[in-house]
Amino acid sequence: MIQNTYSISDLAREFDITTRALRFYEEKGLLRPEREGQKRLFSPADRVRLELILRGKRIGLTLEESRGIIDMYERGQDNAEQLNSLLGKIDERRQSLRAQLQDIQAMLSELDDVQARCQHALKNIEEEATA
Amino acid sequence: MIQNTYSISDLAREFDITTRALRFYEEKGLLRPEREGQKRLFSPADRVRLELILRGKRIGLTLEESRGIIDMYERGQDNAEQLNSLLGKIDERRQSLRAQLQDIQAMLSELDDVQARCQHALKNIEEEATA
DNA sequence: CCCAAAGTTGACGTTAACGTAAACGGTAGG
DNA sequence: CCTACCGTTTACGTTAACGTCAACTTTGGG
Repeated sequence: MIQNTYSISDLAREFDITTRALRFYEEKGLLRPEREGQKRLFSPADRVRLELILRGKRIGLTLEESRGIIDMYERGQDNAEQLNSLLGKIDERRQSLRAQLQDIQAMLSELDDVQARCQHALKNIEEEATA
Repeated sequence: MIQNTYSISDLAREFDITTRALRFYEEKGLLRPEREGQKRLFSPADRVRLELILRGKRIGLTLEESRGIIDMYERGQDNAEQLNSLLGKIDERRQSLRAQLQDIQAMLSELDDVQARCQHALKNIEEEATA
């Protein structure tokens, strides 16, 4: 098995973040690179986690919330109670994401509105210029 | 004309935020209540701005970004250059919101995935129980 | 008149998510 | 051996967005 790994600066470059951020994510338990001596070796699994973290950030999640989602992914499911609790959390998060979708669509339609008014105003200016 | 206004605690109650937050938004120039003596009188326009601010927060905008959107709304458009610049900003914001939509949809479909795996695991547990 | 409720202005405290700088180790090239 | 570069830890600094007093003023009721 080929142990594909990434150095800290590999990931920093690829995702355009600082090495400081990566170390910070490790500190917070969001990434778990192995060590080769002192040096961190990030696994493909870490890479996936990082993608989730960054996507989370883009939609306004805190690191804690992203950690919650990551935990959903990785929890070793053997116990029915845990699984049901997890399904509950998934549902909550789904609700909240749907609410965000609504908010974003509302914003978009307001932008449509402002844009239309802008274009109308521009048209008026041009007509006055030709008058 | 009926000058419909709101006290600071009216708005605080209605939107479930603190009065401190409202004063803070004023400090930052996002709200512009008039004064009756010392007391703030918020207008319906302030109420709308507040809705925009809170929606912005829900989708992860900073107050500065929300202020940008509010400014789009209120800028007195008389100059063609300004209008065109504004149309540009609207487009940028639209791009970014669309990107967020993508991110959210990706998250949702990952949640679908995790959920399916959960339910599968649960089914296995139940089958083992009956076996 | 007195009190409680609602309001005001400072001013300092807090949390998240890093930035930044200092001081050091390992290693590959010239 | 020296330098460059990549990496490490430790620790203090920073910004946004409020929270949390403290110390008033104002106002409507009893």
